[in-house]
Amino acid sequence: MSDLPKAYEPKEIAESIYARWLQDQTYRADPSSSKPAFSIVMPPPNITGVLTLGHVLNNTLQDVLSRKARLEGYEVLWLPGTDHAGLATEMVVERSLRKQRGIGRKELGREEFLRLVREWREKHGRIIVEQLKKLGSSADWSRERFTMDADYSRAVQEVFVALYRKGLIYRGKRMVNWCPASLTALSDEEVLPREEQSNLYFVRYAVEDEPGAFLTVATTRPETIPGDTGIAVHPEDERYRKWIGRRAVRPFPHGSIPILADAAVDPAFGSGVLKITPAHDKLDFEIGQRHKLPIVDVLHPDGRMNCPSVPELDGLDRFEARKKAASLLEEKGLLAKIEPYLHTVGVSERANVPIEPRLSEQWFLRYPKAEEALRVVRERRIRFFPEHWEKVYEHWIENIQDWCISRQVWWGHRIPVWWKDGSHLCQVESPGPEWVQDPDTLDTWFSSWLWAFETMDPATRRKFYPTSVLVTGPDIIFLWVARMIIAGLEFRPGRGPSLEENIPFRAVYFTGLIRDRLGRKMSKSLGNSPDPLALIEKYGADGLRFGLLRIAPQGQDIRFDEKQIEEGRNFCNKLWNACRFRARFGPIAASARPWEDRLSPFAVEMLSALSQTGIRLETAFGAYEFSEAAGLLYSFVWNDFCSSFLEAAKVDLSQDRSPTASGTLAAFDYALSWILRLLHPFCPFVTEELWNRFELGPSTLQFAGWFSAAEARKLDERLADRKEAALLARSIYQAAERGRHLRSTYGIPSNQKVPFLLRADAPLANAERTVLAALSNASEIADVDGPPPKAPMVLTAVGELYLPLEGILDLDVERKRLTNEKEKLARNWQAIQDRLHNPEVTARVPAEKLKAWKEQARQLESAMRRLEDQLNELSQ
RNA sequence: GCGCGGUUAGCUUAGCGGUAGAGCGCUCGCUUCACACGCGAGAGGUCAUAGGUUCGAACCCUAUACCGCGCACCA
Repeated sequence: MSDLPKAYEPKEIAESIYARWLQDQTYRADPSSSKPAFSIVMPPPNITGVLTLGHVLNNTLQDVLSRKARLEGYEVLWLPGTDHAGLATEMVVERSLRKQRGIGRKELGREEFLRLVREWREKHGRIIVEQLKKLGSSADWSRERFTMDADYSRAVQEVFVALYRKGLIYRGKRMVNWCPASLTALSDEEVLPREEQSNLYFVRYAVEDEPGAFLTVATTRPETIPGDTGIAVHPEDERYRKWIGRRAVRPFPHGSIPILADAAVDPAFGSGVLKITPAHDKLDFEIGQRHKLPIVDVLHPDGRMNCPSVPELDGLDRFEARKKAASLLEEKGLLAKIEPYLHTVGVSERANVPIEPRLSEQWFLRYPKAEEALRVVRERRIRFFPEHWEKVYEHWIENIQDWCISRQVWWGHRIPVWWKDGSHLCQVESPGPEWVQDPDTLDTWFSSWLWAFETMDPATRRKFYPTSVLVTGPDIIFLWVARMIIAGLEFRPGRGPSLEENIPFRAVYFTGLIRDRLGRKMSKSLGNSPDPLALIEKYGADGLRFGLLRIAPQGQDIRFDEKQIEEGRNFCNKLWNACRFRARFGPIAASARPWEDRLSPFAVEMLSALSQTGIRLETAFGAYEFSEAAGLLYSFVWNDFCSSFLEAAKVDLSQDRSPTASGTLAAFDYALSWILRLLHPFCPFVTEELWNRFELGPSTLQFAGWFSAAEARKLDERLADRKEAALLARSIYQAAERGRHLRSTYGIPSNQKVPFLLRADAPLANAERTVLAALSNASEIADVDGPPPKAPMVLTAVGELYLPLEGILDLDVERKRLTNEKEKLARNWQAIQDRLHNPEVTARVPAEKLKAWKEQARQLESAMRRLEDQLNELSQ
């Protein structure tokens, strides 16, 4: 065993350990294994991505689950990969193309541009994967997949063809969300609402053949007036009823449009009159359809005006045109007023510009299996953690809309449809040279919804599908989670026909969102997102992982504070140093059986705390309460193991021939070997390093077994006849704490040894007395029969403890302290008495509880009596 | 507008019917032979507000306020 450095230095250790893990292929999942299966598919990060704290959280959780499962004896598959991220990648590459060569993708041409994208991907597309390795991720990298892999691409196209043949995919001219920056259609899920301060323009439309009469329309978009093909009012609206059926004058270009009645118009909003622009608004389009209005498109795809009939507007950007249109109306005296107006506009998630509702011909999918998808979650065949996401999911499924799956993007899975002379064929292979493939590609999510099974070969599927759990963020619950469920149910990749065999995962764990210390979302523009690699450099991957998980409660957003990562590192160092302490007393016994030894009360107490921790851990993990689990381990290691047991053990181990010394070492080693394994999922590097340095078992602890609740109970049973000892240890700890309090009250520095006196309730054995002395830094603890003169006193669980302070005792101070203490107890006692003497309480509360309260009252009485005696003593 | 979360010490949070708990930060004392990435002690909370249920409420119910998220065609 080599000497341990004074502090844990993660940098030197992590790299070589990870290299060894990779070399030993410890993460390779074996489909032919006889072990039970545990599997997770990694949500594939975009190839444009770099590691963020969100990724760290997400992947650490998956790693914790995977590593724990390995320790428990499962055959584990954690399947990693990356997503081609069609639009995002295309934007990144096109931006650099413009920067370097001043041209866009159109000028370059499709083939040449795609060559550039592939080149870019080769160069940058796996950065994030390498970063995930720095985190310690135990994914099976030999199975790393990419959504544009040849076989995966083929599967995507086959799925398209299959759905097409079932009549679920159709081509239609409909209103879609058009992104004028990226020049593509988007699905509803890729449009985010954003509050925007804008104006409501009140515009006068004259009634034809009715001089002086006009209807005032309220609109946020005066630039679309040239596209108006009607105005509408509510059929019941008394104010406008008389005008229904007449015609109005469109301001520009000057024209005649009908005034119609439609129940979709809200009479209470604005003026109650709606202008109808069927080409540029979803509701207007629907009203237009009902009344057979013409559709006049006045915008180019890039958002510039396309209306030669109004030369003042033609060619202007839509926002410029809005101002211009307002001033045109002003000139004509048709602008009644402008009101400031706060409303939400849909914004393209990627390009961050307002989307434009636009009539366009696209491919749509009518979702199959919506009913089943609802059922598997409702019936908890797929469990959501936290559960409240079920409602959000249900609401979406119940209101499910057809999915616009075509994108006017080049980088992606090209739609397997072939055109010739206006007719088309849907098949993967080209029907012949005279056929031209549809230029569009598929929505990226149309490939990632297959991720849970198209990443697996048949043997792997047989063993590992359905996966055990999916760990992801709630922001993609519709984009990805819901669609994956539908895909599993539709394509049935499972072993048999049942729902259970075909769902993509049995559980979904939704992480919280990481915010900064002020509660703001992390964003590049705010510059408030720390670089995880810098954090790893500074605190080690173990520190980052443990620190982050400890503050990541289930279902809530996480306020990130670097302090907490520092704590994680400090914790690793604490563990390191506990081992360093142990190393002074010879080699660690790999398979210690402390219960067969003579044990000090302190060892029994620690082992019993370990057992409790094991039982609670199982509950926490079962409920996916990772921060709870991390907290339990933190508290056990720091408080029970180090602060209490280890300090008490110093006494045992420094004495020659202490009869309990070997038991103490055995307890130490037994607990330590479990601590390392229990912590390994959270802190893989430091635990592996310590395990190896102390040769605690096989060359890696990754498969070394798990301290299950069953194992914990077994330990508890082995200690069953020593419960008294554990109780005694706790009493000593408590007495030491009270003693230290007394010292501190009287300003005795912690490095100064002083004698204590003890009037013990029961005779205290020498060993326990020595520990009590050590923990309270007493030079000695001598027995007394009665209160010594003028000495401050505290009540402890083993008797009254006195601090003889010849001459320096301030009687007033001490009397006040004791009186305060007594009053506190008295208040407590009174509260219990009130309860016990209230017939309504005694009639209802179970006898067991009453008994406990009575016992509590008795103890309080005894304590109060002793304090009273001491007060009398001081008064003499 | 509807729905779902949240509101506990300066900060991050646990507790979800029987006397408010932790970590960090802060104050004070310690280089005590594993650890100053440490040890010891202390101060600090009308548990968002108002009602209700209950013998008893941070905890259950009902409103209100603020924060966050989701959904929605109100131009």
